Amino acid sequence: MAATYKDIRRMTGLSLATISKHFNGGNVTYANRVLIEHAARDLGYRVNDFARGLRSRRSMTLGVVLAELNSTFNTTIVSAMEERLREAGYGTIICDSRGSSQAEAESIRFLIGKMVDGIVIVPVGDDVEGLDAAAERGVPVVAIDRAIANAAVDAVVIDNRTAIASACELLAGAGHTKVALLAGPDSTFTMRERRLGFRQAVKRHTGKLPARTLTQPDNVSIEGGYDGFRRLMRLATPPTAIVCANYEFTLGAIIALNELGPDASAPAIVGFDNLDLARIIRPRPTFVVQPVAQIATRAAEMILQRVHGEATEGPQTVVLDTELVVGDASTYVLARSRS
Amino acid sequence: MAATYKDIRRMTGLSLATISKHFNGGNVTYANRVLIEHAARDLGYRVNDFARGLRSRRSMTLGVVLAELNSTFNTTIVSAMEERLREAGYGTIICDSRGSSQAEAESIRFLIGKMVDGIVIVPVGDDVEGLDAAAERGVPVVAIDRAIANAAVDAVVIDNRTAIASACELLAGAGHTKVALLAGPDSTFTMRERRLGFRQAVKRHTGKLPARTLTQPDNVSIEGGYDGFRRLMRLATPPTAIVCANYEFTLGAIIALNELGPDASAPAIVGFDNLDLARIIRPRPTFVVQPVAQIATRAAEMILQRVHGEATEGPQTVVLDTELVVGDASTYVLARSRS
DNA sequence: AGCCTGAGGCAAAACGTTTCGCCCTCAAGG
DNA sequence: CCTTGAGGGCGAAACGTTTTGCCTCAGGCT
Repeated sequence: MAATYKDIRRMTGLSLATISKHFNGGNVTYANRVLIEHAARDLGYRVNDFARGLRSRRSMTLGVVLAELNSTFNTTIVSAMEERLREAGYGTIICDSRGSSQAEAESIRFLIGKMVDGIVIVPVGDDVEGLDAAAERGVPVVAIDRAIANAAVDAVVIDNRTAIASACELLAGAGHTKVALLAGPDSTFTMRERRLGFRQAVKRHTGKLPARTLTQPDNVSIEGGYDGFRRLMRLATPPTAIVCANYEFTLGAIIALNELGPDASAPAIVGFDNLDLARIIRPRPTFVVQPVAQIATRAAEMILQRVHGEATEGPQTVVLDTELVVGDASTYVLARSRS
Repeated sequence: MAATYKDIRRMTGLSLATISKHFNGGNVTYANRVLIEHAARDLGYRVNDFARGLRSRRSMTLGVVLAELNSTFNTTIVSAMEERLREAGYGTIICDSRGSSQAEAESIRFLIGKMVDGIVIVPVGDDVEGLDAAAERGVPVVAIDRAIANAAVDAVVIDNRTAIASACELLAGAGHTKVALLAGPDSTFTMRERRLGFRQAVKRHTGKLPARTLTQPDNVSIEGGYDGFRRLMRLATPPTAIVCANYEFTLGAIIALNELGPDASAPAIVGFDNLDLARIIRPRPTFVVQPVAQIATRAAEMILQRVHGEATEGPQTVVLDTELVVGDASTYVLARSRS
């Protein structure tokens, strides 16, 4: 049904080798190029990736494995990255781990089966299974957002410590007397780093800034944010400000905050990650914003370099800075200190 | 480097045919099965999908083409669908059209090159280019969210007319004296249908319910919603309620609404699509909610049936009902009628 | 005892590319 | 006029599977 080189040979009288050369940028006379191009158009020819991949062991395809597909942070990055990769001539296969390390391992197997030339991954947890198979086959891997503990691969991450620390500084400067971090378990790199940033900032204000960390059992649920907010507010001395360590917790905390209604003693909240949210809520809250475009670009460049064999040194880690987008003063300045 | 059947043959003394049979569920003696399994494990054997696909012309892989990857509506559906497909033994390749028909056509070509056994698509516009190639190769296609005008394929859509109409009914019943629809251009199926639903509902109340449709030039921008809201409110007699025809317009309209501040004459807003948003905003707004889980399941089933050749009739269209999640009364009951 | 059947196995021919080694021709340099 | 080398082309051998047609052998049936 589908046309092949043989059909083109029949129409042009050229050999398979010549036809192949034409499609791969080799030396072919202009007349023959035209001939082949014409025949290909007539036949609706499309190269068979399977045959090509089988023979050449390259697929011109990169794989992307996402811890969670349903997350603006991830999809924004992937969308930008795919555009860049397509320009470079690579197709992209996106896989969803749905927060499961097992699905993640399956995705990696799937991609290796598809002979991808490289993999970009937003890992579910600290350890990623199945990367040894990638290493064996010489498939380069770049991690995004989180470094990988059990494999030495390139990574593009943000400066999580400074991100959280700068949020704390803002709050301390705005007169807050007790800040809290609403975080997930230490099992992921991101959470450990953010917690560390929080501790560092708090330490810098020792004696002046009582602090408290509330750790939710799971890492990314809206409920965790909602519930955490309420538990913090039930403390004997509730925090005057809450820093949320990820997007979902931010969402949950804001829901809980709204339920309090207009209340002078409502805590300030610093959110994470989602600018849309920041734009829609009045008064505008303060947000830690990740440089998604940069993350995408750097990750794309890194994987392309590895795939092209241009980068031969050991694994590199790129650390990017976040931005603290300060919202309306009323949302972060402590009421008592304003008077 | 990678092990092949030949390596297994060397270890077991069996023929390639027998080994192939074993991996494809054919009849092989128990002793030989064990032998092969053992050798495969020792060698770290993984089947080469390229060779298999080249020969068998099946890839056990389905393609998903999304108009917009960065959209909760789309990713929620895909995430659920992928899970279902994986259970059925199929891998999934997700592609992002980034709202561009050209990228969409490229994605389809890409997928056909990868020999996918079927394609699920959320089309960018009314017409989709490249589907003829799928038809030629006998690759079944299922459209989601929007029907496709220039190709006869299966589709899973929602009842857009009733969705919008029921929102209007609610508003009319709540005493509103003028309703408006904030919509995009008629170039997409969804918009045409939603507009039609609006007109139908309005007609049912002729004389009693003045109405107005504001059409934004683009289809999915937050700015369109923001700007549309403001233009509607500048009318000589502004609407008392605004129905937003998609998620982005909802977002924009709510931003504009918030900027008005607490104002008794603020219009009611009925949003579209995003439950998270509905949960986070107080008082809770009213939302038209699509049955994402159902959409995912039905689409998965349809494409699997086609791929398995179980469904031989002409293209089917499944129409699912939306749900009108009514928010706090204060957000949709007309102030004047409350007194 | 002969016949038939079905299970299990085998060799070899695809599948559609890329690539290797070889050949021809033509032009430029000696 | 001969040599050299490069441009352009060719046939054929891979690549790792699946599949087809054929063979054998054991057991149950007449």
